[in-house]
Amino acid sequence: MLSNACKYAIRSILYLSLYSDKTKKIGVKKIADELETPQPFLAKLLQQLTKSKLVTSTKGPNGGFYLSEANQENSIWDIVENIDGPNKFNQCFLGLSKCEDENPCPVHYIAAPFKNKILANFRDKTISQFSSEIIDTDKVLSLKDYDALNQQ
Amino acid sequence: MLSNACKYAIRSILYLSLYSDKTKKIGVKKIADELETPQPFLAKLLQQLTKSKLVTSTKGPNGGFYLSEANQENSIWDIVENIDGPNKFNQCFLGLSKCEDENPCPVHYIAAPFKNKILANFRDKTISQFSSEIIDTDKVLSLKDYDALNQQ
DNA sequence: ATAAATCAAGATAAAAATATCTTTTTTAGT
DNA sequence: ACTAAAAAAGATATTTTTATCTTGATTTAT
Repeated sequence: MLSNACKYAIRSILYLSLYSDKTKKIGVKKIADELETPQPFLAKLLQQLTKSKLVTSTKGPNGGFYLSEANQENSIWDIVENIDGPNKFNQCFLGLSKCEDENPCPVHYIAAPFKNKILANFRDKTISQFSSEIIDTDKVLSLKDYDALNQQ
Repeated sequence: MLSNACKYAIRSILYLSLYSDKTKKIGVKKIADELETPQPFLAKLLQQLTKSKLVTSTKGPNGGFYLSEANQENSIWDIVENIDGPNKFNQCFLGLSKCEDENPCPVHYIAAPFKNKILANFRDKTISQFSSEIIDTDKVLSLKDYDALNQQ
């Protein structure tokens, strides 16, 4: 459903939301390592996200990426729109050019509620709220993360 | 989620299930036309599906594709497995290498029920049953189809 | 000032998915 | 037998996605 790029982007931003701030920037290398994603690819991606004001970066020693207060106020949906485009969740599961209640594809009534639910989940919360929930409900962003937490 | 190829395959087979049989074969041209899919691409795909015994074909004049009785006993899931592989529905929505109840990604509990539901829907019915339901519940396989039905 | 760290930018590469084209084979009808 | 219709097979092309590499710019710390 989502492209790899978009998945990487979402996880990176959530990771930054959880572990970075203005005073604690994180480099591509570290992020790619933690999330187990290809490093140069992620670098390009973060570059794009920075240009799109979804993350913030600074160069030089001790530089890196972080989420500013403003960045934290965006939504996951903003990321999806930026990477995969705005139509990601209104495409028919079976590829019909128009699939709606009036002419539903065979799985329309299974797929549509899911798409609505995930869309609401992505759109109606800030990154900040989203990452709070991650902590509160013990979700994970990478296996590495999971393993690390369990070893403490 | 599903590749274009897989969507085309599912719709083609459902189309054949509804409109073809041993005595009424349908050519690629017609199918591609009805489903609004690229014709040579669909030809290749049907070739593969034929080799995989998911559809049946005969050459020569009045030849074409149809679903045999045996073909009708397959499931949609058999098509997905054949085209997109068997892991299509156990991949994490956010790309975690292992995303389960024990270490769930942030949207695991939204995505997992959907994946289970659609999997059950695809796996636990024959093509024949599936297409009966399409008729009974007024589902459509293409806009063309929809438009045509409504003009009658 | 200089060196080292780090992101930015742009070029390139590799892989996968999508799509097309050409030739061959088979078959039915005449 | 011959012709035309149709799928099969194999080669090729295009596009998109994913990934990498190289060079340049900026910043911090010394």
